[in-house]
Amino acid sequence: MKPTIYDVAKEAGVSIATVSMVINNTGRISTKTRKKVLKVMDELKYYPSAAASTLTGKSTRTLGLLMPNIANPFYSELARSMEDRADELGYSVIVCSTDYKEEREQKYISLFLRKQVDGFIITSGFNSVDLIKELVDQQIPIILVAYNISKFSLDTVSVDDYTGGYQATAYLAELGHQRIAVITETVQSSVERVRGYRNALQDYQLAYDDELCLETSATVANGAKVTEEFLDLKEPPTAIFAFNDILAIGAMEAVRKRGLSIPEDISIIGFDDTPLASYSNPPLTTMAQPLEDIGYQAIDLIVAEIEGAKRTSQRIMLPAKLVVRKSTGGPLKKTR
Amino acid sequence: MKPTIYDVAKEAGVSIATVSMVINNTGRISTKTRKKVLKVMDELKYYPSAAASTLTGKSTRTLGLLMPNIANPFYSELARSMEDRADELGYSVIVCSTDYKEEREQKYISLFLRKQVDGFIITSGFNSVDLIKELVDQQIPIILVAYNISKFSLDTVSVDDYTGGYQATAYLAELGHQRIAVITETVQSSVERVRGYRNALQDYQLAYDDELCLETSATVANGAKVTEEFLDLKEPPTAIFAFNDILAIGAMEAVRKRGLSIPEDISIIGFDDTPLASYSNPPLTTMAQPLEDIGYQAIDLIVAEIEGAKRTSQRIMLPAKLVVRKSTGGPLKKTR
DNA sequence: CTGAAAGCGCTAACAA
DNA sequence: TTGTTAGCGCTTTCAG
Repeated sequence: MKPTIYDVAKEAGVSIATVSMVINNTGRISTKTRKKVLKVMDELKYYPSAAASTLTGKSTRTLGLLMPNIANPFYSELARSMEDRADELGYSVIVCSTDYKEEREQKYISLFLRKQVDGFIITSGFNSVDLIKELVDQQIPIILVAYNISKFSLDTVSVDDYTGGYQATAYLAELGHQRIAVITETVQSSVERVRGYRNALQDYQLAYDDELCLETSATVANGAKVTEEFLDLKEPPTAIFAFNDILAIGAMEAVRKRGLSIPEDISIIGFDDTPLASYSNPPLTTMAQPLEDIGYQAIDLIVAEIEGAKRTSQRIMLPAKLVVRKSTGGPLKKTR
Repeated sequence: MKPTIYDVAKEAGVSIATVSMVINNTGRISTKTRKKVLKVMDELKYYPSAAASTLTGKSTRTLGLLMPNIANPFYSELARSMEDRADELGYSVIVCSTDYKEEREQKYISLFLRKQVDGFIITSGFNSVDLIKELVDQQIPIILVAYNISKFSLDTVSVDDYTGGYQATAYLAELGHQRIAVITETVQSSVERVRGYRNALQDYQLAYDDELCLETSATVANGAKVTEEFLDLKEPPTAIFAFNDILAIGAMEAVRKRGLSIPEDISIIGFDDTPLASYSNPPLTTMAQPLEDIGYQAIDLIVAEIEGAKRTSQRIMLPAKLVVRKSTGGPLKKTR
C-alpha cells in the first residue's frame, strides 16, 4: 500500500500534524524534527496525495490549457512556453486538444472542472463560446490567447495583427514594390492584418487592388493556386504577402514553377515564422509571432488573477516581428 | 461556493448515495429519480470533485506523459495521437516537457505521483533511469515509447530502426546506387539504423566504406557540413541517407550549393517524415515514423496493464514506412 | 514546538 | 430502490 501521512508520522515518532507542517513549510518545527521527518518521507518514498490536500481546500496549482491541436507547431510552441513559465511560478499545466470539436471542448472543460484546475487558458480555435460564458459566470479565472471574443471582456493576450499586417506591407513598400498582393485566410486574425495591409498601402501611396487580395485556407496547394492567379494577371504583383508560412511555401512553389526566381522576380513574405520558414529554399522572410512572449504573459496574467483575485480584464497585444531572410528583395529594375 | 453532492441531494430530495449512484451509473436507480438528479446537477452546474473520488480509492483515469519537448514535432504528434486514443478509452493525458533536465524529470514524476496518475508514459530523451527504476519497484504501470532501456524489461513501443535503416538503404540500392552515404546521429536509434544500413549494403553486395558513414547532431548546418565532406571525397556518393529530415534538408542545401541537382546528381533520403519533408524543394523522400500507431499502441498497452494488472512486458516494434517523394532517383548514367 | 480532532466531498458497504 | 454511515489522506484550528 502507498504510504500515507500516518505511516510517516508513526515512523518518525511524531503526529501527522507535524508531518503536514514540514511538508508545507508552515508552523514552526525544530530543525531536528524536520530533518527526521524529511528523512522518513524519503525512505518511505512518501508522496503527499494531491487529492487529499485539494479536498481540504488547498489550490491545485494547476492550469487547464485547451487548444485545438497540440500537433500544430503554432500551438505546441505556445504550450511549451506556457509550461515553462508556469513551471517557474510553481504551477503545472494540463493540455488537451479539442480538435475544433464542441463535443471535446465540453468534455475537457468538464474534466478540468472536476480536477479543479485553478484557471483556464483558452486559445483560438475554440468554438463553444457559451461554455466560456458559463465559466465566466462562475467567476473562474480564464484567459484567452490569440483569441478575441468581443462579447465579454476577459484577459486576453494576442499578437498585434494589425501592426503585423502593416509592417510586412510597409517593408515591401520600402523595398520599392508597387504591386503587393496578399493571400488572406478565413480566420479572425486576417481581417486585422488586411486592415494593416491597406493602411500601409495608403501610407505609401499605393493603390489597393481587389484582384491582389485573395482568400483561401492554409495549405501549400492553395497558396500555389492563388499565386498562379496572381501571376496570370495582366499586371502581376512583384511581391506577395502570405498570411502564413504554409501559404508562402505554396506561393514559392508556384513562382518557381513559372521559372521565376525569388526574390529577383517576386518577393515573398510569410507570417508565423514556423520552423518551415528557415528550412525553405530560399529561407522565407516572415513575420514572427512572439509565441514565447505570448505564453509568458498569458501565464503571468492568469496567475495574477488566480492569486490576486483581480478582475481587470487586460487585453495585451504583442508585436509580430519582421524576420528578414532571403525571399524578399527590391523589385527588378527595368534598367538592369 | 461550489455545489457539492449534498447540495444536489438536498435539492433533488434524495440522499447523497443516490446522487453518487447516478453519477457513477452504479446500483439500480429508478428512471424518474435519475432524471430528477441529472436535472438538478445540470441546474446547479455541479461537477463531482475528482479529488474526493480519488480519495475514496477510485482510479483517476489519468495518464502522465513525459517528453523532453512538446514543441518538437516528433513529440507533439506522438502526444496528439496518445491523447486521441486515451480519449477514446476514457482516459486523459497530462503532458509535461522535461527539457532533457533531470531536475525537471524528478519534479514531474513527483507531480504525477502526487496527482495519482494511473500510469506513466515515458519517451526517449528521459535521463533519470534511476527514477524509472523506483517506479518499477513500486509496481506503477509504465510504458516506454521510442525509448529502449535494456536494463529492465518494460512494456515498450518503438519504431523498428533496424528495418528502417535496411529498407531505406535497400531502396537506394534498388535504384542502382553503389555509393550510399549515411549521416548518423549521436542517439540510441542510430546504431540500429546503421546496422540495417550495413546489412542492406551486404545483401546488395555493396562495400561498406567508413568514409561514407559520418556522425553529427541534428541541425541543418551540420547536415550541410557533413554532406560537403562527402562531396569532397575522390569518389563521392550518389545517394545520401540522412537519419532525420533536418539533416536531409541540410544535405540538400549543400548539394544545391555545389550546383548539383536532386535527384539527378544526388539522391537524398531522410527519416521521420516531419512536415518539413513535404515542404522542402524537392519534396523529400523519407522513412516515415509511424507516430500515430506508436501512440495508439502505447496507450492500449498501458491501459491494458492498468486495468488488467498484467505484467507481460511486451516490446512492440512498428515498421517505418518509405515515403517516396522527389528527392530520390536512379544515379546518373554515364551514357546519358 | 507538537498533538488531537474536526472536517473537505465522495464511495461503498450495509440497512431499511 | 434508496438512506445511513464509516472512512479515504490531508490541513488546520485549538490546546497543551
